[in-house]
Amino acid sequence: MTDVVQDRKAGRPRLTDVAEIAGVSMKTVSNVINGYQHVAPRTRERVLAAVEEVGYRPNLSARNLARGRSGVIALVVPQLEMPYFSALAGRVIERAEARGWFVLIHETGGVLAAERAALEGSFPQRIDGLIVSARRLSVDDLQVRKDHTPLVLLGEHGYGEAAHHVAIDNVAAARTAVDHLLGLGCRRVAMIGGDPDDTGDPRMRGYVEALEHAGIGVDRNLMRRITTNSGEEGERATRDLLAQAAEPPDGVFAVTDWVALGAIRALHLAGLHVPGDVAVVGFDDIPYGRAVTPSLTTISPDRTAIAELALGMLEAQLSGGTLADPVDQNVPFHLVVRESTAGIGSAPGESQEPVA
Amino acid sequence: MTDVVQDRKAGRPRLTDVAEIAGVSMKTVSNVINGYQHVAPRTRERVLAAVEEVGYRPNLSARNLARGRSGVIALVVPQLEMPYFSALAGRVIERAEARGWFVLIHETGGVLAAERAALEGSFPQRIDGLIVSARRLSVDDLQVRKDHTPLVLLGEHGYGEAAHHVAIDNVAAARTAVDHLLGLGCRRVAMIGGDPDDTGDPRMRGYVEALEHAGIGVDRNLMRRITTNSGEEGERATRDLLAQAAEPPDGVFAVTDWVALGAIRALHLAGLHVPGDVAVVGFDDIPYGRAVTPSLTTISPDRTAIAELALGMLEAQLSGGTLADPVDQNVPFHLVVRESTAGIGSAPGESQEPVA
DNA sequence: CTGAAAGCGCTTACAG
DNA sequence: CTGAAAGCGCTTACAG
Repeated sequence: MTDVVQDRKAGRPRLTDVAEIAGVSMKTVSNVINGYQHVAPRTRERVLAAVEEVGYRPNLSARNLARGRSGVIALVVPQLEMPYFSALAGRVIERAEARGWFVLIHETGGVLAAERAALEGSFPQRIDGLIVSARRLSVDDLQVRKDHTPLVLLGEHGYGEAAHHVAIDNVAAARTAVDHLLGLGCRRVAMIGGDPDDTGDPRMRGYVEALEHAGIGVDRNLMRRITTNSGEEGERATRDLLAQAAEPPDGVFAVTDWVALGAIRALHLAGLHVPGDVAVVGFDDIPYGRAVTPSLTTISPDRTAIAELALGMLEAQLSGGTLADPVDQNVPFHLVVRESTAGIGSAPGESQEPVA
Repeated sequence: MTDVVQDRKAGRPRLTDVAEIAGVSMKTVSNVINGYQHVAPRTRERVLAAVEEVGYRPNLSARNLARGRSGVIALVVPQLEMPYFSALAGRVIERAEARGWFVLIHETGGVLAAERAALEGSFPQRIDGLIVSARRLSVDDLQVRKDHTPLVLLGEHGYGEAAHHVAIDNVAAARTAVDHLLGLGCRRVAMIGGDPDDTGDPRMRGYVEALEHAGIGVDRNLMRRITTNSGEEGERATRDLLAQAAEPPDGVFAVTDWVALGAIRALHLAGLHVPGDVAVVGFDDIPYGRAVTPSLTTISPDRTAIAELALGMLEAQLSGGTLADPVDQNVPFHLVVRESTAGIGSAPGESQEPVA
């Protein structure tokens, strides 16, 4: 209460203050602030001048209470510390701010139970929308969902008709990566992290397509499954491959940059030179990739586009009200060529390292 | 009566619903939920049972509106994508959730103007508290601050009497890192990122103290300044040092892990082996350090402790109201020994890689 | 230890 | 195109 009183004294301007100065009712001020049509231009100007004069900023708690919303959307990711997700989170926060939304970041550790719980709105507070980057969630989980909070899924795997989804075209991206290796003259291209038996794995499909298009048969001995997208698993799988293959690969496509980092490690330990003996391409464009030796060639998804599109889809669900059929949207990506395929010191222009 | 309750079922349960079921007033429910004393145990039990029964969760917008708060605290960092900060953010979010607070993450890019703006509350909405990890902010900036939002600063540099501050003891941590190198037999220990002329630089002081304690004179030729804590700068500074020094160092202490990664790169390119020829220690314990070859020995700050302490200090400022003298709190840290000082394959136990 | 009621700062049918 | 008034779901002096 004391706070409130002091607040008044300090004169944090309210809607009524603006209305009084502009000589109009609260309703009109509200109309102007919320950008509704049908406000006389002159009135609008007077209101905006008053807003400016007192430095008015709406009290979001009051607005949300009146609107029956919380003003909070949740971004659910496996682990914020993973650079791919923190970079994504930065962009989501940025674009959400423009809409007056807070972003509640929630970590699942990539655990299925936690991902399911997020889907059912198990948050300490009410949320208006949900953006989920899931690792284990299946179409089934979405179909049995009871909660109706607007939802958009991110990530490699699509969910068909079960949910809205935003991602790069992973098949095309993987194919671009492998085409790059083939263009360098590689003929024995390994894939670390691809499951040859999972035809639903888009990166695996892109790998296969690229090879077939180049008239190179797929050699299962050059493919290795992994259990998690970690550096350790990448290293283990690559070591395994080197131990079993009759001849080492001359190119490696890794499903993520982390895995690529592990693969490079295994190659080094086996006495192979990157990219001299083996060229390596990763996926995600995490900042580590620029800091290591050799720096990492990778697929860079347009994270800003992912964030903007996901938020737009949430907004549409919130306002439209129509339960339009789930949409699967693609965003751009590009190949970033660095030393792991082009050679040490070959990419002097690549210097967008974080400022820290 | 029952009809009324069922009618309400359409919406989310409110405080009144709980009150009705428990047969008490809203006030009493509020008291129980907010953990106030002086509620008869039996009444409390009835209320809690009702809360449980309907799955009541308070509407934070309404609560904050009534309390005259926003329920939002801002966490200001240079860049979320930097793993040190995203890891920190994860812990802050976690601890804030326990207090019913949202965390608004704000990036400054390490730019002074942006850091100053954050200090003055230039947020799209009102915030209850501010945790700032600043790169450029000085004591002067704090002294001219007009805004009175509770504030806690993080980061390497303390601000004396000018502000509350939470950090590890950077002098002790740096000394621990250098002691480790000395214990390994290093005698020519370089420091990358230390400014020999800035006596206020705690990591530099720790470096000097360690050398002096070991009876080794400080050799200015082994110290190199950098302009940003980036891999590139670390590489450039190290290359510079190698070019100018009569004899290469046998140990390197880098001010951050990023810088250490760059230093290792320069050492490799100069044909030096890490740790065979030169042992390297970094600072921060970013996850990259576990994924690269050689994995990085580093100083690991207790980020959970930083988060909890900072939030506790904010809470104290919010409730206490007393403008107690600014406190400078230390949290624990520890040295993590990995391959960059111990040798390849030497640290099999170090495998806490992120689950991604 | 508990209740009745005012008030937090907005939005939004409903009139005009 | 604009106004007066109810209501969103809480907290909190103020009484009892």
